[in-house]
Amino acid sequence: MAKKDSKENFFQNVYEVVQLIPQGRVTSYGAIASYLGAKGSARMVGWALIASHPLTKIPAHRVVNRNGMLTGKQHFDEPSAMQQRLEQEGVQVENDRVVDFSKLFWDPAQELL
DNA sequence: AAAATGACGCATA
DNA sequence: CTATGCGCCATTT
Repeated sequence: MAKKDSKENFFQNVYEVVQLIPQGRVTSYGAIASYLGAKGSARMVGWALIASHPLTKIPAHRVVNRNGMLTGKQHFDEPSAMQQRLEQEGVQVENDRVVDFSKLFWDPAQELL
């Protein structure tokens, strides 16, 4: 897998931010990437979550794409777990998409500032 | 080394 | 708002 340890820092950073996401809130990969300075590398954020999925306990279900779509639900133990978790926290999900995503959106650079 | 893949983002239709 | 195309960047083959 990861042979270089230089990016481990980036991964660790992603985990930290994701764990800071309050319940009933969601964020996007691009927002996290931008906050970490890796703007444009939103894909790498998703990669970090995959690598961290079975290892660390990260509320990855609170992390969706810019459109509010639960694109990563397939990577969970159970695809429905992501939507179920979000609804359980008060986030309404319709057709794999977060309802009022703009209102539930949680930006680290904005809230943590 | 080059091409293909992917939990994305933005522009355009 | 939804659908399609192109671009970004790191990892894998």
